Amino acid sequence: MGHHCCNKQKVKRGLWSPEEDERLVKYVTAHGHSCWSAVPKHAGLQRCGKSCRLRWINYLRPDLKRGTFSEQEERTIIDVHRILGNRWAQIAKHLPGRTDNEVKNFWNSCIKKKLIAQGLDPKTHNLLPASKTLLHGNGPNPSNRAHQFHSNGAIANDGGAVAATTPPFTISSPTKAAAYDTVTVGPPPPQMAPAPAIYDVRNTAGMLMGHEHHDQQAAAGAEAIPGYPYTDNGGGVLMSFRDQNAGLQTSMDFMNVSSSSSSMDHAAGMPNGNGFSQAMGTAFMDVTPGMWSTTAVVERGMCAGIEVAQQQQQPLPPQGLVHGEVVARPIVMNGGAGAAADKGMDMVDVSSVYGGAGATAFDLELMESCGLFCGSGGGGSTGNAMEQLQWDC
DNA sequence: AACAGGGGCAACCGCTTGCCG
DNA sequence: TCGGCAAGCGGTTGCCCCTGT
Repeated sequence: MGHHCCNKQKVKRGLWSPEEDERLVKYVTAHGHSCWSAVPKHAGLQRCGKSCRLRWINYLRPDLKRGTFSEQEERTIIDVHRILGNRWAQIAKHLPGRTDNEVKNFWNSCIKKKLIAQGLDPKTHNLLPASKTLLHGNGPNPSNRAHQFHSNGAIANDGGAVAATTPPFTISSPTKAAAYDTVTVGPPPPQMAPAPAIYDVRNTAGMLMGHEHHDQQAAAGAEAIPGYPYTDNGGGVLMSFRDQNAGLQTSMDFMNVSSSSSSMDHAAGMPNGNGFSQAMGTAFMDVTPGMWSTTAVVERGMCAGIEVAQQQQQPLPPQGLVHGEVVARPIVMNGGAGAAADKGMDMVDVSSVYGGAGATAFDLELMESCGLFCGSGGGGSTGNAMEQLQWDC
C-alpha cells in the first residue's frame, strides 16, 4: 500500500538509486522544497513526495553527519531520552547533523541493549526489578527510595554508600562534568533525609529556585525531621522558579504534583517529560539550614542525569555532604528577595552555576524542548500528572 | 562454500498536527 | 467551524550484510 498522497500515481519504492539521489539533490538544491508533493514530478522521479522528503531529510541534506555515534552523542541521547522518552525528533535536535531516524535506530540497535545488559530499564532508566533485588538483597521496599546514579556512574543505595560497582554508563554530559566537582564523602549525618538523591535543575535563562517552607506533618505519619524543614510528605514541597529575564514565577508542588504560575507560558516552560515529571512527582527536598545542600529523593522514573546539588555559603566540610553528592561550584545565594523573602523562602540563584546563557547549548535546547509538561507515556504512571499540571496552571 | 541466524539500517506506514480556504 | 492537504513524527517492516556453523 502506498502513501495516501500517491495512491493515484505509480511510484517506485524501496532503496534509492544514486541516479535518483542525484536528481533529488539537484532539484532541491536549485528550487528548494516548498511543496514536497510537487518535488518528484518536477525532479523527474517516480517517487511520492513523502518518500522524497524522507530521503532528503534523512540522507541527502548537506548538513548531515554520517558515521558512528560518538561517546558524547551517546551520552546526550541517553540523557535526553531519560527526560523526553521516545521523542526522537526532539532528541535529534540536540545532536547536530543527526536525524530522528538515525537516533531512533541507534537507540533500538545499540543503546537499548546496553542499558538492558546493565540492568536498566530503557524506558524509565530505572534499575530493572531484578537488578534492584541484586542491589538491595530484598524485595521492593519503600525505604529503598533512591537508586542514585552519580556523575561518576556509581550507584548509591539508601544507606548512602556508593556502591563500588562498575558504572553502568556515564550519565553526565561533559559540560556537566566540567561544572561540578565530585566529592566523595562519608555516611550522611543522622538528620539527613533517607535516601537523598541528587537532581539537577538547570535553567540557563537564569532561574531562581525558591524552597518554600512547608512544615506540615507528613500525611503518611512520618515525623518531621529536625533540621529538615523542607521535607513535607503530606503537604508537598513547593518549589518556585523565577525567570529572571521574564520576571515570571512558577511554583511546583513536588509531592502533590501541582503548580501555580504567574504565567501560563512560563509554566509551560518548565522542564518536562517523563524524567522530570516522574522525578518531580516524588521529589524530596532537603535543605539543611546552614548547609544549603539541597538534595532530592527521586524514585520512579528517576532522572539519573538530572542532578542538582546546590552549594553552601560556607566551604562545605565533607562530613556535611550527602553521601556521594556532586557539589556544584559556588553560586550566588540570594537570601530571599521581595515576596519570596517575606514568605521565608530561600532563594537560590542557580543561573550562575551554569554560566548563564552560555552554560551549554544542550541544556538551553533541552529546556526549550521541554516546553510543555506532556510526558509521552514513557511507562510511568505519573506522566499524566504533568499534563494535569498544565491544567492546574 | 553454502546456509542460517541475527543485527543494523533504510524505508515505509499510519497517525497526529498545523495550516489554509 | 469544518474539511482537505501537507508535513511531522514515532513505530514497524523488510532488506542487506556480517558472522558463525
